[in-house]
Amino acid sequence: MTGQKTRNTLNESGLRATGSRALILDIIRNGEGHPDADEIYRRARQKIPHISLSTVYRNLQRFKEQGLIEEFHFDENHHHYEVKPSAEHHHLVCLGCGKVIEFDYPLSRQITKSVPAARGFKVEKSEVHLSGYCFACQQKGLPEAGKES
Amino acid sequence: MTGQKTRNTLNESGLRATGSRALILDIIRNGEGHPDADEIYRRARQKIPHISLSTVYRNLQRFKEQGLIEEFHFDENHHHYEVKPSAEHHHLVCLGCGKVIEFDYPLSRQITKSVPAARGFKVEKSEVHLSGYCFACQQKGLPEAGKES
DNA sequence: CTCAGTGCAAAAGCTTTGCATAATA
DNA sequence: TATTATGCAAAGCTTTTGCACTGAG
Repeated sequence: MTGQKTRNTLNESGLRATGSRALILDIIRNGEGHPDADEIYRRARQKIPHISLSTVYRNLQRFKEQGLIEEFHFDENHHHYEVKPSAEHHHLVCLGCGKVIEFDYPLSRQITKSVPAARGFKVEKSEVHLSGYCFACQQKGLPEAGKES
Repeated sequence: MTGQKTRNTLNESGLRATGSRALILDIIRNGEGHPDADEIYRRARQKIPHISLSTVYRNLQRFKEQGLIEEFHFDENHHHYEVKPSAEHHHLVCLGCGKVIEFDYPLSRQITKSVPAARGFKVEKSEVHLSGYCFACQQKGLPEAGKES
């Protein structure tokens, strides 16, 4: 349906509420997980088959500028997106099953409080990327789960 | 000089100690800052003008595999490297002057201790990227230094 | 009607790979 | 000598951009 709420958000941000644009934002807002551009593109084509990848990229850019979404770097090669969270939160990625655990943690406050070198620093953006093995994957006894490399 | 120490490190890691390889590792070990592949390439060419960018990339890859260096993602588009640190440490990047402040912080312990969702998680790698404005840049009164976006 | 948004295709970055040559152990 | 490493050029992937067309306001 490309909800009316989404169209309102767009108008409030000064962006024209086109079908493609609303769909893309909807996918990030209401979809599962933390899709990357290509994943968004694939989901979007199910509703608008002629949508183009550049439209996806251009809109992700606009949404970022407007602060509607945030960009993350789970792996080295492409970007992932999610709606802008209200509290400072971060991600824990399981290397075994790929699951992403989100957790709240006031990292920037902790750092500027307890790290002398960071005193006086005004943090604008914080991104934490922890990876390892979740409890379940350790139980499954992946041979790699315990050793160094 | 492409120090003898570097050549030893390479041999101990089971890598042949070629001139290019030793030079690249030396640049990361003894050079300034957190160079990216291209910066390493440029510095390397001052000593070995015919060295190729693929050699740089291939060696960075090997060094990563051997745990000699670590890869970071300060900006979205390319990778930066540094020698593998002994203690868990992280980076604070100033958006005003580009300065990178390194600081020690036992983040993974903090997280697995204080975040319920992370309990039982075995952290293998942690990367923190904080960015904002250092005290000096705030003083310089960059108009952007104080506001949200 | 006007300007922002779109699709297509081409280009731009960064990184990887194939293959023949050169160098190490 | 048997591998491993290198250089060069070409390919690969993600992301960006130019241009003419379409659609929202």
